[in-house]
Amino acid sequence: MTTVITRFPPSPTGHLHVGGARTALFNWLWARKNGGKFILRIEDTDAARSTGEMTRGILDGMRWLGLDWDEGPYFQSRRISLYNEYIDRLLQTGHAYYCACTPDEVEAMRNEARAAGAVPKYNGRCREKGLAPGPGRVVRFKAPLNGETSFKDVVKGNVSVPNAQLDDMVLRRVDGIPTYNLAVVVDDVTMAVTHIIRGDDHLSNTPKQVLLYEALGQALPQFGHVPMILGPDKKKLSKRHGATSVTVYRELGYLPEAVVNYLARLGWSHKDQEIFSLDELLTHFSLGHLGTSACVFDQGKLLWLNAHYIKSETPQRLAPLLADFLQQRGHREVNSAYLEAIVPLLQPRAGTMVEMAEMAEFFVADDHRLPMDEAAAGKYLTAQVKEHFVSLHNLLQTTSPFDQAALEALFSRYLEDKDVVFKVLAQPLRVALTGKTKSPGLFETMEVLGQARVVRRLANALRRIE
RNA sequence: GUCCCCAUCGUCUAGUGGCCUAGGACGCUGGCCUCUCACGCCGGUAACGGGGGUUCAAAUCCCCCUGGGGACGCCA
Repeated sequence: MTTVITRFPPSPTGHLHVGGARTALFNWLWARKNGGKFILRIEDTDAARSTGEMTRGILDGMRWLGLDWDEGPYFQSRRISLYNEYIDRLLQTGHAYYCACTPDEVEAMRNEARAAGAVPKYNGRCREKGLAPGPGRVVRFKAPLNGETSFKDVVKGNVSVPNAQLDDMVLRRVDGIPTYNLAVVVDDVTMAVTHIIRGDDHLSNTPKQVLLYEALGQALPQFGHVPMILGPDKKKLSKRHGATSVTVYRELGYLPEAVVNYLARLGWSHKDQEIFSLDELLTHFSLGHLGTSACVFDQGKLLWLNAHYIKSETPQRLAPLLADFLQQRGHREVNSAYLEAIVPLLQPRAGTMVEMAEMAEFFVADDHRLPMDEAAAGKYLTAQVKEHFVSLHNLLQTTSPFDQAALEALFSRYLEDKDVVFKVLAQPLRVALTGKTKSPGLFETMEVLGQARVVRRLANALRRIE
């Protein structure tokens, strides 16, 4: 059996689109699963763009997702002479010819055909002229006029297209730069790519490429065209549907394992399983279970997955991320042991790391500048709790150890003593300590805050009441 | 317009002719738990686009219709 070789060939747009990320993931999984190779290639035959800069966003996204590549990135812009060798070969074998028609003339031909209700395409005027190379001349592929071209697709099954539908596509532009379809085929042939998994939108390019493979006397790779990802309105996913860039999800506080898991399940499935680690993806991934129809990008489900991973990762893994997001919110560097203690209290509550940072704010705020929900303060920090706060302030100041169990014991003794129920103290205490009406459990929160902060915040609350 | 592809709950999907009075998950929703908010647990809601065939039997196979998507570039 030959080595499996897959590739991911984005054009340098500056960021990794979720659709692109998904096809990259599928190709990566297939290569890794089979002990093969995964190649990264930048399709930049479109000329003057600072590829280094534009490519970086894509590479960053790939690395963040954990999709490493074995070869590349190759740049098509640096392989022009290779493509031209192949074009010359096609010229020599009679599979291509020079054409002197101008773009305007070709456009006119297409309009004419369209008006007549026919397929809009080049009319083949220079096809049999045997023109020599010259300025203003392009090289065109001599496509078969009749019959049909078909190929087997691992997700779509057999696909065939009448050749009459196919155009004599341009292979080499006037400026000497080869076109996309030619470059892809040459790359895939020379890189010995065995499996081409890509978006549905390339399905209609495939017959043209198949013709090129045949003209070049090359065996066909396996094709697999995965359906498009749509927005909630069932239109092709675009910016107006919200975030489409992988990097944006990182900035929004999503974990790469959540994004990978979500993308994998979008258009692929393994029985009823929803949660997949990378290892599980590797063992279960199969081309046969790729979906056949377009799917809608559901941010709600991504969020659920992200919340799931936030719950299941270790505090050690999450604490540094929390530190980053806190810093973005203007907080100074926080002691990492403190953060690791905070994280477990927030894990069941945060959907994203950004949310976690918001929720962590009261932990790291300066005691004298604790952001206070004024409405809550007005409602709960009242004269009625003053006496309790005074007593508790004293008790808490001296008690030791200051951990959850001890605090619970202390409170139950106190409540019994004063003959009150916890409910009357809980919200006032919460507001005093966190500035908010919602927080993790009070005892665990107090333990993590620590004796000093708790006592100071209680004193501050007392000052407010007076 | 022409060609290609697609069609199960709102969404992601399981289903490869009988195991389907169609299963799971997100969402929504009722309840439990409870110091708030979450988590968690238990329950509910909701789908095979329509019409013809084939077959003892069809969500599953075939045809037509409808609907959706994509492609028709000297873009990739």
